[in-house]
Amino acid sequence: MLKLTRKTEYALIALSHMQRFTPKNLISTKELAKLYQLPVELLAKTLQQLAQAEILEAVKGAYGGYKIKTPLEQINMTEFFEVLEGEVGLTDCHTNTDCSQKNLCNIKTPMQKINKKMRTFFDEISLKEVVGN
Amino acid sequence: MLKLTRKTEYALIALSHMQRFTPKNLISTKELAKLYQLPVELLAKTLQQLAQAEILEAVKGAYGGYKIKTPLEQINMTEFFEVLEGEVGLTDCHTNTDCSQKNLCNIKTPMQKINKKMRTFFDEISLKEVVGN
DNA sequence: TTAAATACGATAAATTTTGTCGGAATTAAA
DNA sequence: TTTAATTCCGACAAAATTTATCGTATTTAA
Ligand code: SF4
Ligand code: SF4
Repeated sequence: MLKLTRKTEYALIALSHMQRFTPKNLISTKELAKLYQLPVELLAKTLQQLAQAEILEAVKGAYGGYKIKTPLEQINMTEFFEVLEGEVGLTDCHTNTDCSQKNLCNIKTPMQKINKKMRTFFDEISLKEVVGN
Repeated sequence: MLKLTRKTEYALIALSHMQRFTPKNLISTKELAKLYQLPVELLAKTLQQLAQAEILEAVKGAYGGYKIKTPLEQINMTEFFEVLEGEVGLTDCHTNTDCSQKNLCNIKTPMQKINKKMRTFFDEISLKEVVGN
């Protein structure tokens, strides 16, 4: 509960590296996986997602790889999380229709407020800040 | 990721009810479970945990049940979450020793800061606020 | 004495996360 | 033109966590 998933951590580790060491150059999944002992395939998918979201730029083919596309100062944690995981919030009453408590639930309304607060909280933290340096 | 567990939601639903309808009187697990269609056994354990933490007062035996012991304004979400789940934080580098990345990890330090920030965030939300009314 | 309740531990089922596999498309370089 | 290194994508398997259930002991008011 409230923990990041491994996937998200791997993404942060990769971004941190790129930011520090290869901001202008490409780096491949394989290389990153080796450097930080991450499972290649999972990291691969993660980076692909970041590329789709245009956080990274992907270059295919031999000698290809990834580099940061959008400056990390310009991306906030809410956006970032929502690229990799679903919507940010402690509950998913809105999106998720299949909560069997829904009708009887007496905390729906206050939870909506907390969810908004939490989004705001993560809105105010930039990816740069998390990735450090 | 970032979602409450069912257990925590059940706890909130129960507390919300007690706060509104039985602040002075006892209510049993069974009754609560029936009212909100919650699985009795899981709710039972949850309430037991809250009783251990002195958030609830438990009265054993026939005609027993639970009622709120500590005013909900006096309990913050960090405390509350930590009664039911583990430590609040996006990562568990500190407590958890078995992260294989630990040595190589390049986001440990910034993550510590974010974790602190998050604790502060939840420190500032009282249980009363979440439970509504 | 009985019935209704909390307390606790073990276990099973379901779900989610994590990791793996196989192959397709792309492209720089030999 | 071929090869090797890469991104890309979907399906699957394994592991971990969450959720639900069961059995039994203890407490206590009636
Ligand atoms: S309706 Fe209530 S129980 Fe269902 S997800 Fe929303 S807050 Fe949780
Ligand atoms: S050491 Fe790094 S990878 Fe491990 S839990 Fe902490 S932040 Fe996550």
